[in-house]
Amino acid sequence: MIPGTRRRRHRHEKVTLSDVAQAAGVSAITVSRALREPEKVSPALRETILRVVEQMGYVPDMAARALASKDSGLIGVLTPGLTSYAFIAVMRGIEDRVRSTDLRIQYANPGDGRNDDGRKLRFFFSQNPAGIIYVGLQHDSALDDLLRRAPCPVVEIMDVSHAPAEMAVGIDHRLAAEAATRHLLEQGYRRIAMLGASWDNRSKRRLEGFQSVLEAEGLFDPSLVLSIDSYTSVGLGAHLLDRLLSDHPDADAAFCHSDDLALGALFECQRRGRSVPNEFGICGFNDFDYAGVAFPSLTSVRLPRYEIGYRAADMLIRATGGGRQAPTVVDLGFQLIARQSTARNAPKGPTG
Amino acid sequence: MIPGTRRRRHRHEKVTLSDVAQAAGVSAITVSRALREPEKVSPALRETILRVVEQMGYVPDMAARALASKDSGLIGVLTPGLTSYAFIAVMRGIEDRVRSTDLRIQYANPGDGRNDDGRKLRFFFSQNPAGIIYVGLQHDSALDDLLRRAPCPVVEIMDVSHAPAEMAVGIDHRLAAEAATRHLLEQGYRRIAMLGASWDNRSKRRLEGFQSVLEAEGLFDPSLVLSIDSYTSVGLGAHLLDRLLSDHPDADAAFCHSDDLALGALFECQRRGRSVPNEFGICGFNDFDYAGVAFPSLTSVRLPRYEIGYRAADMLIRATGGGRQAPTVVDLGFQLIARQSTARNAPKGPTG
DNA sequence: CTGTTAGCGCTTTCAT
DNA sequence: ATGAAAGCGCTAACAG
Repeated sequence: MIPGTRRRRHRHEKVTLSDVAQAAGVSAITVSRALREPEKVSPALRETILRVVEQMGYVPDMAARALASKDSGLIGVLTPGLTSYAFIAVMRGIEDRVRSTDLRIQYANPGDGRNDDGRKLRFFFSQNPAGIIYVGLQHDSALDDLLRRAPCPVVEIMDVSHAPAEMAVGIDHRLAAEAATRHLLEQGYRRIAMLGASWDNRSKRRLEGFQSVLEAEGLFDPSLVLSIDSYTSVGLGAHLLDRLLSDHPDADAAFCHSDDLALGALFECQRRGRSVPNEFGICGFNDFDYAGVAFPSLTSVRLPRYEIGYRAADMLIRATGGGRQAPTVVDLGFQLIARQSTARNAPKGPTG
Repeated sequence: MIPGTRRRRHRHEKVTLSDVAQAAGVSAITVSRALREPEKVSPALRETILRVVEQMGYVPDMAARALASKDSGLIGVLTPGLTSYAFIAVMRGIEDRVRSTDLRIQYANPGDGRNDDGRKLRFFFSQNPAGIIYVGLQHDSALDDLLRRAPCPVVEIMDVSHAPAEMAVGIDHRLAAEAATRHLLEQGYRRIAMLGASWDNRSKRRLEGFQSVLEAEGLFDPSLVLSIDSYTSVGLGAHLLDRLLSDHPDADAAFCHSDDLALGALFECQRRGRSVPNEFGICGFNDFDYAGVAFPSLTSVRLPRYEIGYRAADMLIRATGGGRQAPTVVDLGFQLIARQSTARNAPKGPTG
């Protein structure tokens, strides 16, 4: 009753394997087997043991298990985009694939900016992971080396535009950007801007694609490439479009590095009374769920994000069993989804 | 050159503490100390040791460390909403607070629906976590008991409408819903619907608040409460509003359980040519970044999600040091942000 | 400040 | 099918 006088909890003398063994009248190893390889224990014993386990509320100590078996059952997912909307679908894919196994997932954010991917990777290695899913920002040779000598299988995901250390699943971001840019050209836009948030590997690839297509037409203007190094967001999209139109009122379209930027751009156009798609075309990237629901709906590039996650986990799980194979690259492909926001001269421009 | 003939890697004879010790001509424990409590080792030795560590590429084995010290340095974050947009800000808060420590975070999704929170919790416990951040869906007494006898500090986050086992950080969802509903009434809306996606604890709390305010005015109509049990999304918001207006054309406002539903509702109104806010009011929840950027901008209830995460991690870290205190509840409060989507009779209705 | 001894809880290997 | 012994790599507790 008297506050502050509560006895400390957190004391629960931990139930160990030998406790269970003793209670069940068998040796520790038999309990261990009953839990992990039930078929190697006689049915009768097995049942007894499992009952005792249940009764005593025994839970294996993962640290001890990992130490003894050199297998943590841990899949490490390492990405700077951990807290990004785009990564949610990837996580779902990974989780769904892993759910039926007894592996666990540990996410880690290698910290923004600084080149400490190496540190984080090393750290992961120190946990005897069963596998690692890695989303690289940069890709210098030191990192490549590190991945190559990883103590477990590694799948690099999202981008497949360069040879992976071992396995990779994703799409070719350069090609995706080319397709989007070409689409804008086909719709008759000429002063096309690019709105982006950060300049990681993939963004750079997209810029390359964007630039090459426009340069071929003599239409590339570097001053139409806008970015701020911060979290991508709808608000940022509005801000960038505002800047774009203030400085370059003649810009007539934007290819955005993500749909949230595109949505922000759309709102800003509406606010300025600039008709989308007739006076301004918008193409996003990622095909987030709202792209198809927006009014007008947003043209975007669909990435199979869920599938990338699912497939990566799948490859990892398979690789865990067998030995090493030669480098494997899986390109899951993208899809340009043309919608109203670039449908110039379409039946009816919804906005302006 | 011949593919498939590559020698198996993953072999790197692991460098252990004693390897380093031997190379440095000291005992293992000294190396251990040099790494964890540098001030307890003479500067000269320390430097030598750290150099050798670097040279040999030694990385501590976390499993061994956890086993020996009974401290995994792991903070478990357990939430069914791991892959939800709303949780991203919470994660950022947690990560930011934890970054400066040597703790690590392990996220886990207790699986959708089924009542296996208990299993997941037990599993976490088996890793000797330093602390646990828990987002509950349900809150039965069995679970409460489990939390109460956790082997580490536990912070329950998001909702503070009931007494926690130990510590809690969040807001009162019932009050938040009451505020939102009252706001809609004040703006003159009368046939107010509620659009939601799932019926977890917090959603139920919000429904209670919504219902009580409307009932006090004799305006509650259960047939205006719509929900589907699935991921919340912009598309779902559009769908629910479509259903609402088809069945109840006289509905004149909606309180949405999340801003993505609200945004979808807005788009659907625009599509139907129903003016927001004059012919229909929309109030969201969460105050996602786009709420303020949308056109018209969306009225919403702001939750301090980042702060909740940061604070939860902070409390955990503090609790790690000291012993147990009496149950602690921190209500971080919400804020109703009135914007255009409920500004009936405002200077200028942007849409219709 | 540095070292010795013991043991964390489990699994491996080898017997039986 | 079951068990005994040994040890995974590290740190706690105590000595010196």
